[in-house]
Amino acid sequence: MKLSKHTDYAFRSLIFLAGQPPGQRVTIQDICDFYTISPNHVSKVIMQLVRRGEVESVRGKGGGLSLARAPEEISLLDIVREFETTLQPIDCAEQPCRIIGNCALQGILGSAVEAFLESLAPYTLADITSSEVQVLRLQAD
Amino acid sequence: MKLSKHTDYAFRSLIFLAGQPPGQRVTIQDICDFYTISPNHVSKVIMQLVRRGEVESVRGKGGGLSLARAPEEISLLDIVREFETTLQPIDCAEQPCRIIGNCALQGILGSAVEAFLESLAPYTLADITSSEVQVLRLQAD
DNA sequence: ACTAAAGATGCATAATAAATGCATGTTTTG
DNA sequence: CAAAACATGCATTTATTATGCATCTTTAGT
Repeated sequence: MKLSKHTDYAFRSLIFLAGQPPGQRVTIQDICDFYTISPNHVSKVIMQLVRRGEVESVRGKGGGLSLARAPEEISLLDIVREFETTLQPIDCAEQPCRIIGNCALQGILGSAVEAFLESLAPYTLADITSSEVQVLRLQAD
Repeated sequence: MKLSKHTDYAFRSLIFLAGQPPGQRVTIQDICDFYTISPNHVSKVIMQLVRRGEVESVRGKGGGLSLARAPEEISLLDIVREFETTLQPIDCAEQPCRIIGNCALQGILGSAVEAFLESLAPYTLADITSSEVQVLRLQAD
């Protein structure tokens, strides 16, 4: 039971963007250099964030990326919901299960996932980027 | 974010066993026939349950499987803990992350997993096998 | 003692999903 | 018009999961 790297990369990209001085644009390359991950991947993740309205991208020479919203307005729950392809702990329909209809397991597991998500709900990007130290580190490249 | 089939098979096997009349033994083959899944897999899952003391196995001719404990004493949380290979939503150590030390994300995700597990804690096998109807269905083969 | 039933276990293979890389297109500034 | 930088699709690789095969061990019944 773990989250996909897409989700991971989304978080990291957002953290990096949040660590920039206001108005500063960074390229996908910058993000990849910092974390040593593949540009192709980050590119796709960023695209999703752009479509969702969390990141602003400017194309062409001199372009780049920046946060489109304040970190306080970017919910960690939303990110998980966006990038996790499945949030069903067990897919009972995948292979036909003969207990269907009387099985309470689905409900119990479903509410456990709900508890997981609920627990993320109060947090925003601001909560994971508040440290001054971290911002300094992000610049120190 | 989903659970492995091992966990799924463990739940199903336990449900099937709990649905048997007291003293009745069933073979791995019975379980596989009922759910149409592979004996090899179930065999390994059952072994883990035997080692943990949830299932009793009798080898040799006329042998078979039965619950070693009352369903009320078999915790769903224990099963998930046993069969999920990883309960870390993001493995920060896998690829070195430059934010380590200042990143609050790990803590937040960690407590979300805790919430997931906590939510399972109150339930036992009895909670997912209480329906009379289900027991009837399990026999009706 | 022998045979068949049934669990126990290790190894090899296949299937699936995730991750990565390559190639190419599009937009925009200078 | 050239270069920078985002945008996107496709192919390949990798890793994990799932499955299947082969073999061993135990035990009841004859």
